[in-house]
Amino acid sequence: MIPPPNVTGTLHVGHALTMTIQDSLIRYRRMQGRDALWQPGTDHAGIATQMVVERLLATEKTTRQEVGRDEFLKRVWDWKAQSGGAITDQLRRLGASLDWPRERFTMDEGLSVAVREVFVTLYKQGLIYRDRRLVNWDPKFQSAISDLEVETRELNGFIWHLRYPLADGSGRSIVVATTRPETMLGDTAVAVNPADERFSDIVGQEVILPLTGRRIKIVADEYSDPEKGTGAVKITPAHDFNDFEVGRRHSLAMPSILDREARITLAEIELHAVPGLADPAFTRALEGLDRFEARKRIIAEMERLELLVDTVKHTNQVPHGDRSGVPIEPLLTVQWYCNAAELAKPAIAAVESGRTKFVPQQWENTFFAWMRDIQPWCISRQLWWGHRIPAWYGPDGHVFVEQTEEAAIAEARAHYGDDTPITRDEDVLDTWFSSALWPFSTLGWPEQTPELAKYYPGDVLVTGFDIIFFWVARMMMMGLHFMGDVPFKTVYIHGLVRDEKGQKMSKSKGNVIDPLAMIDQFGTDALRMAITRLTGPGRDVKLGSAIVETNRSFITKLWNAARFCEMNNITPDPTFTPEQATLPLTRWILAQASDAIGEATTALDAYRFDEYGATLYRFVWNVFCDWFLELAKPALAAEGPDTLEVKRTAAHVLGLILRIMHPAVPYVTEDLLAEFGFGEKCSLITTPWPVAFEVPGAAAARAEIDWLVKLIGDVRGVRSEMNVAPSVKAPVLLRDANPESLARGQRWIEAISRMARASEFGPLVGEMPKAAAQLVLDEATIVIPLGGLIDFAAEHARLSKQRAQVEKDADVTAKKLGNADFVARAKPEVVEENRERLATAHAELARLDAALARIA
RNA sequence: GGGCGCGUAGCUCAGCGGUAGAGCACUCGCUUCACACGCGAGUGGUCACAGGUUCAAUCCCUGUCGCGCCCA
Repeated sequence: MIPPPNVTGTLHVGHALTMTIQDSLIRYRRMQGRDALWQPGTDHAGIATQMVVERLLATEKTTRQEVGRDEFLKRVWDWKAQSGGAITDQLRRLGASLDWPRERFTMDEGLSVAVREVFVTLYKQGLIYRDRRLVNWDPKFQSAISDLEVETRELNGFIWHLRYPLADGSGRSIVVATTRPETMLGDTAVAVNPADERFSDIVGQEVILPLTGRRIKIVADEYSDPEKGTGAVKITPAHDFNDFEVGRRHSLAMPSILDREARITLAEIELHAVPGLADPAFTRALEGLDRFEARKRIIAEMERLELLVDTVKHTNQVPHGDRSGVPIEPLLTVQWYCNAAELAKPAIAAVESGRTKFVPQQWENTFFAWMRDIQPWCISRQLWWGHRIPAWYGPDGHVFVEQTEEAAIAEARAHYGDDTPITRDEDVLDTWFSSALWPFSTLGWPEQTPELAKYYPGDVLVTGFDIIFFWVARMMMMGLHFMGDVPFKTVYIHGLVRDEKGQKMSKSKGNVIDPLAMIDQFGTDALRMAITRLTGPGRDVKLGSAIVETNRSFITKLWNAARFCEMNNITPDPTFTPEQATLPLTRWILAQASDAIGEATTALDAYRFDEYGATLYRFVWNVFCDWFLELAKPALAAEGPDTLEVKRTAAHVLGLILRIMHPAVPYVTEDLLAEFGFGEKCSLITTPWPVAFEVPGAAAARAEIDWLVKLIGDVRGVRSEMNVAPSVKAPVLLRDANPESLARGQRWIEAISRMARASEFGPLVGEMPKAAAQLVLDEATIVIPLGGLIDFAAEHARLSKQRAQVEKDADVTAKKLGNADFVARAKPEVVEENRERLATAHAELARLDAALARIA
């Protein structure tokens, strides 16, 4: 299930993150043989799209009002046809393997039918209704917006203390504190706390409201906080959410004094001249002024009237429209609402019972907190672009809600008894209303299609935490209500993409990373691999070009490894199976590959993309390239008895690598697949995901190769510490080695020679050479005669340092084992492990001492 | 103010009861016949702090400090 991107949008790194995760999952599941649907599409983004087209009209010196609604909508569709596909084209560049033939748009006819069906049904069930209450009004768009589209911003402002004189002529007054003095025109009360003794004697009395001269009551209400401001607050029910509630409790009048453009209107209030308090001429002059201009004038007038008691600097929490960026104005209007509290109940229950799980689980708390205190959802928008509300009004305001105009007319005829004309609601629905239906509307609902039966409920939804309320919660509400089941079983929540420094990306900061630029520079696979490796549980992804570059190196490494295979005529042999492996090297790499498959599978099942990425990195680079290919070189360079098996194994493991890497790295793996003749290009996506397998004699093979790796590693370490140039080869001799070790060494003599820069390899015969470096490997001591190259002091220091380390380890372990409580209470296997550790340490100490004695 | 999360190597992050790991960066060495987008070897950590539980704590509990996000 794709979160439908905004049709006006272009690809940003957030998409790159979410799409990489989703695409990896979908490819993984398809490879596992699952019939996985990844539904593509876009939403119509009411406000954003309307803005885009309005801007276009502005360049033609016209407006939507001038061209009219029908023409405007035609222009929007024209725009969509021309530019609306940008984002889906960009998604393709990311390698997103969506089911493109099933692409949908929330304004499609089919999805519109679903919207009307849902609206009408919920209306008839009483879950959608009209109400006159305060909404978050965006003065720029001149539309209602939902709570979720409002963000609080901190602004430096003031609290003004205003004096309101009592009406009883006593000369007393009450001082109210406010951050929005311009709303005083619409005050209908002053509230004080009932427990506040300072005001208890004047509760119930009236004050004269300055500027308008109206008389308003002093009411006692818990809302007023004695600790804040002056302890008295002015109540403007039509312009503040808290005041609205106070107004309801005290049955106050609720006049609006701001219009839809947030300009002063005096239409709903009376003006009375009161000398020294209210001059109607001043107040009338405010009519039509912007709210902020009116604020300045009112402050000045109050000051002139000596009613401004104090001005205190204050950091205001001011609600802003998240898209328009202008301060929101609470406005008393009639809007359509959805009873979200009722619809939320089954959704809450579904998460409580685990029918839908959040990953990481902690997001369930966020979901619950919001859902349990959910407010009525204002679903109407005063826009032209969107699903027009299927409601018609008779001349007396009677509402007919039907799916079609014909049905509404029929209803009206039945209601009025004649052909009374009806008019359709001008408003459209919130874009998220249609997005909420996405999991089933895209599958043909309300028709009972085969797709609906097959793909509902879905399996996993992947999205960012900022979308939990907007979309996840609403899909769950609608899905449960109309489909009777949750829309998805798992909700995987990923973090945000930030820049390298962990800062949120924003245009103003100029730190925005363009994923397409990253793709141009480093390739899609590099970008995807970087994102995969950075996506840990519940972490934000800090992305920069450096990390993408690093991952390009990894892709290149894979490419080069494959090229090396190709150069050696390594070609897939479909008849090869791991049971056929007989050599330690082939058995070892197959066992390692099996481990990697297991790890990759576990990681993807657990949504641990970081671990999945780490597994790929480690196996391909540090196991396959660094050791297997290096150790395979002797067999590849010269035709011998091992050559065929090594080649067949190399091809087999390369095939496994391509498969387990494919979800993260789709392009290069497909290319290599075709190049090597593993299969047709683009067939990897349907190639079965490998499963871990048994390898005969794996344990012995691991023991041998591990020994060899350690031998080479140790020799390299000593040589490096002794500053022996790689060009200088030196003998590698084993002292006190058992026959098994010597036999192993003989088998790998070429590799030891090349990788450990050995001029010869074998048992130490005769006297200990005078100038030799020594190191302990299991039962044996490796002796590297270095002739004039050895620095005895350095060698002594090196051995001493190593000895100190081993001794420290032995001490700690001995101390532990000396503790009776430890031996008695710790798990037996832990005790045993420590005993072995101590024995090993002691043996190593003895050999190190011997080595030190030899150079003393 | 309430809630959630995070403080582990210079950086980005894994680990989450048995004596610390990766990638990058850094240092040193290398035209070793796939790869310098490379190869080899290293340096680097009182796991924020203080208590507690435990035979044993980076890991569990409590508190403190610092940072981030969400809600009011």
